[in-house]
Amino acid sequence: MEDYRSVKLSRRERQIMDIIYQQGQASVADVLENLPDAPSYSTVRALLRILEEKGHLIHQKDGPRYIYRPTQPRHQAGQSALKQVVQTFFDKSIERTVAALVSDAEVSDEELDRLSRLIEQAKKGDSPS
Amino acid sequence: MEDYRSVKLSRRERQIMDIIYQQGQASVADVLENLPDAPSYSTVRALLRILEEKGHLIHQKDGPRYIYRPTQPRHQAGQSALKQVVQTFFDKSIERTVAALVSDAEVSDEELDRLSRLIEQAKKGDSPS
DNA sequence: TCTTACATGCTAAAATATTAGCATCTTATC
DNA sequence: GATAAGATGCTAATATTTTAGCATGTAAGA
Repeated sequence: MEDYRSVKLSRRERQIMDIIYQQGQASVADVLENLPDAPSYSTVRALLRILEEKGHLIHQKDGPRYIYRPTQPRHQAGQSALKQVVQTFFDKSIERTVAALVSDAEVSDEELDRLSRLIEQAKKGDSPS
Repeated sequence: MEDYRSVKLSRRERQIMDIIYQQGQASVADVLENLPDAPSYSTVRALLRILEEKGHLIHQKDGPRYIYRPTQPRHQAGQSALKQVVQTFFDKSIERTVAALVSDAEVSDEELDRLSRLIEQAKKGDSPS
């Protein structure tokens, strides 16, 4: 399970993958709108084609245009990306990572409650001794 | 607070930044050891120089060799990286992100307990109404 | 059906990233 | 201090990425 960001992707390719993962799917126009320092339409199409050749995307027709989707499921790519961040910045510690997440100051008490419940569930559900 | 990964960095540059953040600091040899598909010594030095020119690294002498460190503090870069992952793969939801973290199956009950306490603390400490 | 708007297919130029090599400097040891 | 080991400084070649342009196809409305 390799993070697509650690894979041999160029800067633009990675930017595009991010956009498509964020949106779930995207047309050329969608990508273009969200791409920083947006290049031309042709450029985006070329990059999408390359990403498809590399196996990271697939497209299907939606009326006259192509809609691109990731081949690797979002949750899976998310797990990988997360793992990489945990390893790079938080010494592989989930605890430190969560600490960073909840220290963001914009986390409401309701959300913290939901997190508590989430963790309680994990205790029960996972690996019963 | 920009994630250095969304910044205009090339693939190799990003790989090197990851290594240096993971280790805290690194010599040319350290980077070379940890770089996938390792190129030559010269190459790594060139990339480190570029990263320094761009302002992402600084070096100091340690005996005969250079030791490179990130200019942006690790915790800060970690926050940014995390934020970007949360946005890209988890719909900006901290809850979903934590759910992904604790669903990794390798999280012990002790660690889950520590997480519980962490969140309790966040409830008290943060934004007292 | 025609035509217009807008899509893709393909090719090639330009910019950037990646790489290696040689000259030079520095540290430690004899 | 002389020398060997190993470091950096700099420059240039190569590979890859990024980009745009032109030709062509397709769907929808007049």
